[in-house]
Amino acid sequence: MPKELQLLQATPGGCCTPITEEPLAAGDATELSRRFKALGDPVRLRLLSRIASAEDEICVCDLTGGDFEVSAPTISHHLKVLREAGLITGERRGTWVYYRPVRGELDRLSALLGGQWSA
Amino acid sequence: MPKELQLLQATPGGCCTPITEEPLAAGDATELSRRFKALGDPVRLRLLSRIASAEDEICVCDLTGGDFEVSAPTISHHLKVLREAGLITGERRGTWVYYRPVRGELDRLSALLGGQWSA
DNA sequence: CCCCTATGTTGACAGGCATCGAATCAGGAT
DNA sequence: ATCCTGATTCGATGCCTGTCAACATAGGGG
Repeated sequence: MPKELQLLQATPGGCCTPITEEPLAAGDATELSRRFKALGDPVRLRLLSRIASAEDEICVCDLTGGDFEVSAPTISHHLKVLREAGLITGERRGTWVYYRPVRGELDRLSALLGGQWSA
Repeated sequence: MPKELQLLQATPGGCCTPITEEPLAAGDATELSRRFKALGDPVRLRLLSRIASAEDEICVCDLTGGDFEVSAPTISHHLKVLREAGLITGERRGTWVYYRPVRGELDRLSALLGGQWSA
């Protein structure tokens, strides 16, 4: 396990500087690639878009309802990946579980990809 | 090969609407997840940041120069993945090959993740 | 022409990942 | 307590991918 490799030269403060302006440090790249990897699956992307476009939060029961052609355990697995990537948070209230996006993380990734919006 | 699955309900025009506003269609998700998957590797993220932060273009010989602890064929492989994802373009001029980022694609992905910048 | 350096490709191997069915856990209702 | 339903976890399986050594290709210089 090359775990200590992740410690080398991680940018202390931000790691939010757009990649169009400054090369990424090795530590930051490991950290950020984990998030992008979570977006690298069509089912997860659709799940995230459903969650992110919800007014406030969304019930899992609205996600497992046949819109995706995968089984419920698979959806649960993908939600876990998104959760561990810090892109969404889940909370159980009574029978159902509700998910909501972590908009700060999404904005951070968005900023990293440039987005000068002025071109 | 479920190739024809990618054809179902792809948004005709853009597929650039932020996921915070509208759920992703299945076809668009397949298309976009391929790009995010290309970002889901630390080596590729660092390569892309080096390329994107270059003034105009960058020589491969500046990338294979020991900064990464992987072999040259591996770097070549990662560059190919980024190329096929449409995030960079490469051109051979004489002995060396030069790469440059496709900023439009990076902006598109950035826009997709929200980035209202007004929060 | 033949060698030499710089890139990219191929084949192979190891580890990771998406997916599912079955089992498990959490809560509400009977 | 007992059952039922919704959600997650577990174990297994097959595909995908990162990596390297070896080979192939491109182009410049002797």
